[in-house]
Amino acid sequence: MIQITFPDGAQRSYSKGSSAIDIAKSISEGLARKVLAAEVDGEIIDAMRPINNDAHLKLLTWDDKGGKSTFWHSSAHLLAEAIESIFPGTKFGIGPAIDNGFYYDIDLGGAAFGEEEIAKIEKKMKELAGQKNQYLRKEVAKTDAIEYFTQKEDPYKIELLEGLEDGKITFYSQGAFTDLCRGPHIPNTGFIKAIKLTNIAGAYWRGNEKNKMLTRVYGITYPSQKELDDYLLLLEEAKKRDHRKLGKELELFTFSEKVGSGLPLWLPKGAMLRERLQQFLQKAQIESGYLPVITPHIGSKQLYVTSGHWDKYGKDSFRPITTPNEGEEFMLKPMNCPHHCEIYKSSPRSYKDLPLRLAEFGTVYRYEQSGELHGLTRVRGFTQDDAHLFCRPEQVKEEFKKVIDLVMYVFTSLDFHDFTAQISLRDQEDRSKYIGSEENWLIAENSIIEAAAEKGLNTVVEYGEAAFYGPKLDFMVKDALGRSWQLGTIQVDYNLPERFELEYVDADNTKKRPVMIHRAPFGSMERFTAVLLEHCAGNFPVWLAPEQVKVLPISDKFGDYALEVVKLLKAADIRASVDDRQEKIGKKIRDTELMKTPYMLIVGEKEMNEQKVAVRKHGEGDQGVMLNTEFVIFLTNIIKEQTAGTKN
RNA sequence: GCCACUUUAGCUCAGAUGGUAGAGCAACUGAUUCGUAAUCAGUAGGUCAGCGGUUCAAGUCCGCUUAUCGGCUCCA
Repeated sequence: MIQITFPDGAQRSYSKGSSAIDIAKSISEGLARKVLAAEVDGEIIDAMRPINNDAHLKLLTWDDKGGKSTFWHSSAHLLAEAIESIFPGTKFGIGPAIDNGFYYDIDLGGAAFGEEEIAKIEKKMKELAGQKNQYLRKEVAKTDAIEYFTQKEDPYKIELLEGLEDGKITFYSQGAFTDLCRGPHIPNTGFIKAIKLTNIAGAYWRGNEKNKMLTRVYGITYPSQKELDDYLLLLEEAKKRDHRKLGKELELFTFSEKVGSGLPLWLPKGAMLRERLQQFLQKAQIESGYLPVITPHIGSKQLYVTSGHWDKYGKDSFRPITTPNEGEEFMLKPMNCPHHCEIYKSSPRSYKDLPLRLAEFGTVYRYEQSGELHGLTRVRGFTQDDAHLFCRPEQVKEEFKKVIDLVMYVFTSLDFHDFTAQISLRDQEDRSKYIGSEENWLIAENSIIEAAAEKGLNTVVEYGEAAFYGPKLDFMVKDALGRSWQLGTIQVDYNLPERFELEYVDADNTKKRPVMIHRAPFGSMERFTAVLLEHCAGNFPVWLAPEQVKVLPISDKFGDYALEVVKLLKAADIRASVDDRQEKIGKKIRDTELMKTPYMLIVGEKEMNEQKVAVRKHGEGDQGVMLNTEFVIFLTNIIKEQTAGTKN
């Protein structure tokens, strides 16, 4: 008999060799039907595998991350089986589960897949799933495994095998398909009820750009059609909210081939939105003791030689520009910190001056590979909401806490309530690649961990993810569709103070080196705008909306009154204009609704005579009539309320 | 940078198999002066992304380039 311990701590005895499915059956048949895999002492294995020793057992279902990934991994095998049956001779690379579904990399030997092939494969997968074929695990000797794939002429599998240790090699088969695989897998293909192949793309073999480009087929599967439909609906919604689409529709920004790719042009409405965001943050920063500074868009190449960036990124940057006569070289600034270091150095600093917080909405230029550009989220010219905090080592923790406060304040003000923080620390094995003293690193790493804990942040610690110059904390926010974005970042830096020889005079009259903290709550105005746009689907809160109110006269007889109302609104700092086109009111309302303007004021004879406005709210419709002065107070209050949490 | 798809009017898109371009919306003009998501009519607008090639003839076929898009790789 073996002793099985369940996650809730309960213990039960089973006969040796019972599988997770057997154990699930002893609890309930319904549960047994849902079990996809089992986590035994922390390791995920097939639900059908016999358990021979006392163990902690967690039954994994669709609701567990491990269950989902097992399900999708098995689906990848099903995809491969379908491809092999329709296109014999296809060579297979790897086929893992990913966050949303799975893929399989295949070599078609020069052929290409189109819609037709995809539809065929999908159909075949459904057919094979219906056969409820079991996923059978088999341990094989390395030589036999190599022999198998040599016969099959599958060079990629042989390459994978060469990197594996004999004695630990397993094959999984379902139906007519056998694959080299560590597993685990779901019991049989019958669990896979809904299948959708989503995408085809090229991908390098083993992710190396020197290797051959394989065809990657992406797909997603679910245990029910309903769940697949929900997912497809979500994809559709995401498409509707795509910031590139909304940016065009709402006239926020554009790109021009003539100006150059990756160089966004902010249109008036987009610029207004960005200004509002900037003012909002600027105000909060000034209240938190930041000092705004301004630096030029270029800097001597020497500056970046000093900072070390020339060495590290010089060849991947825009080439330096040179002066015509003297041949001096200048770089378009790829970052603001070296300039800020020089501001720090512009005057001797005392320990009493620290922390010194220099802030700048600094526009930087980076040469991004052409294939990387994407809407506003990946561009070649962008503005960081940058600041550098120069402080004494023992102030790092306190400063970190303050920055965390600021970042959380920014996020919640903009209606992002679901976020986690990733703490990136040094590689625990190899510390040679980091600069800065062990002592300082320990202070910084502990400061971050403690600061995050004291602020009650939901954190994940990643070892080996720290920058070479210091540990960092990145904020990941979830948007309204549940998608994760990396936004704000806080980074400790020992490198630049060293390289720029920054100093302060301490209380004991000795010169000391300050620590520098880089931080950007938005990350960049471009990227943040994109994320915000997708988060709120273009329906900005009134305080941010580029245009807050549109006044719609019923006919142009009431145009003058409409102008009067706009004047009243503008006097109260409300962004408003009149739709004075000779269109019917229905048309004006429709167009304004499509522009997602938060409020419409419809004015006709009745309103004009009584100094009133008929209020219509975007997405909600008629709100009734009120005095125009009343509306100004009404809206001003709403804006005040929306920014109440904010320091606006 | 690499692979695949795409590039037609301001926008969204039609234009089998080669025979010198079309719709809706937007714009402009006129009529209409209107009560909560599209008034009617007319006009104008395109060297079919650019360059080169094949052909009697290219939006259509073939190269190269630009940009977009989906991935890969990269991201101070």
